Amino acid sequence: MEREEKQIFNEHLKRAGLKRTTQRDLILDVFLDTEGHVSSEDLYSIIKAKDPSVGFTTVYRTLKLLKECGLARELEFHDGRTLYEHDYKHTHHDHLICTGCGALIEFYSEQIEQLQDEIVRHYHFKPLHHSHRIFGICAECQKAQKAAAAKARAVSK
Amino acid sequence: MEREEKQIFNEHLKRAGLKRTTQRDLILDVFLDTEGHVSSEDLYSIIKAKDPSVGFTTVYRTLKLLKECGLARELEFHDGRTLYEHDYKHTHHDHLICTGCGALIEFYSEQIEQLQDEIVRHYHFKPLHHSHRIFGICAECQKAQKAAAAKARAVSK
DNA sequence: CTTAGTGCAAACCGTTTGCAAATGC
DNA sequence: GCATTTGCAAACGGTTTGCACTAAG
Repeated sequence: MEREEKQIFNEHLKRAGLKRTTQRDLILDVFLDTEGHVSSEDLYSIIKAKDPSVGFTTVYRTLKLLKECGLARELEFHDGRTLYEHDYKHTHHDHLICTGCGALIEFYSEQIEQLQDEIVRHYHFKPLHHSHRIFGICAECQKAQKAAAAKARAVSK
Repeated sequence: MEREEKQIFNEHLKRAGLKRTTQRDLILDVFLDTEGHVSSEDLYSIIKAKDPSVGFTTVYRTLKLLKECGLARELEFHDGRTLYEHDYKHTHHDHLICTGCGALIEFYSEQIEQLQDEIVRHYHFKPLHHSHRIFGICAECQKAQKAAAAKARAVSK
């Protein structure tokens, strides 16, 4: 039983007059096996382990195809990182990003989505996608910071 | 009568044990004269015209200082562009970004801000800043697209 | 057999860094 | 004088491109 995503990908290739190749199949398989957020390097190193002959270039080119057909979503960060996550049949969400440890917390607010709709309507703007990121310090890192501060005070006494 | 921003900048320098230089003064002046959104290249070329001896490096380094002391805000885009806008006494806002012409439309929603506050509270997340961008096609570009489509139909007849 | 895809190396682009000379304090 | 800043050139890092070769349809 084939995964639906593979059909979507193959149809996308056919529609665009592109060819199905072993590399593309492999890259899709590896991407489908991932969970959460992966970088192009992450993907590349998994792929490299399975078939060392595949080049970084092909990974990039295939990720572009995965984005085009709605299987992958690209997330960009202020520090230059780019991560990919599954987009097919995954409900839309946005992210809290910890500037301490890089943790990503997904959030979703129906109310915010509705307010966005009102805003774009007001400006006669046709939305294609959005990126809503809140940067800050996660609960874990706040604890760590407090512990470190307490230690520093103890030492200075 | 000095602009308040200059005092803020000079105090920031003093506090950090940094020096006031002719380059930094010039770069701040040029930035204060801008409106809306400028890129580092934009700034550099204006500065270059006033004093060709200033290097790009110094512009970058000074922009970093302007961010630190809350005079400038940095905006990043999916296409690699980075723009700067005034941050001091400018009410917070987010952006609609036209993928057609690159136009930026500022928006602000008190309700969205409040919902964000609720979300971060729920995750015990300490927010530092956020970036909320809606990408799409602005009203102008939609008109242009429709006109182009109509023309294409007329030709094909 | 024709067209698209591949891997490699080189190019790219905006940004950052190492350094010796210059400048502010 | 001492530390910081400067401009330059070189490095950087992630991504893209040109090209000769390979493989899919």
